[in-house]
Amino acid sequence: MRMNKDFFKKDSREVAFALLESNIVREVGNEMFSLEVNEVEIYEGFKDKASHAYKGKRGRNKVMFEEGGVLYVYLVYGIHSILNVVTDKKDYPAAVLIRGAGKFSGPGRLTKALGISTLLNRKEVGKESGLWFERNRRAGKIRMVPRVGIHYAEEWKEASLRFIKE
DNA sequence: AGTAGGATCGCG
DNA sequence: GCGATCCTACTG
Repeated sequence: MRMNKDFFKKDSREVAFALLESNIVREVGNEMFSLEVNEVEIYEGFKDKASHAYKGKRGRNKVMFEEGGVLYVYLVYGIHSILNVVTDKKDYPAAVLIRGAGKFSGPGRLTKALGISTLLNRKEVGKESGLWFERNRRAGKIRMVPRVGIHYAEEWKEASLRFIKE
């Protein structure tokens, strides 16, 4: 079943697990993709040095402070669009990064395959944006390991906030 | 206006 | 393990 915007107004861990029990569905033009989400990462709160929100609300990270259920899509390395779903309540910065789905591994390759760009930034999950999630199975076993590409994050490098479906 | 650095990728 | 790559956000 499709998860509506309200579903995401809760703790990011809960959302992360739910996403691993879901398909990401992308509808663009007359094309439709539905892929099993198999890898996510959490960026949450004011203390997480890996999070864009660590230094406070500004610039691109504004979206992370919105109420759960909107998309946070930004560009890294000038090339790759990275897809996150904002979670939790208003004014509390939190998001789940979608790293892999179906056969696509790596957040940049996934967004490329699904035609996801920064145009989707701040849009709500749902039919209208052409991007939503459908919970359709039990997650099974999940491995929790440190996140990727955050060498600058000091002690937060070690936090097991990357969830991989086995 | 200039610049440093990056929630990656792909090749070794 | 490391270099390419180029946009963005921050600085001055």
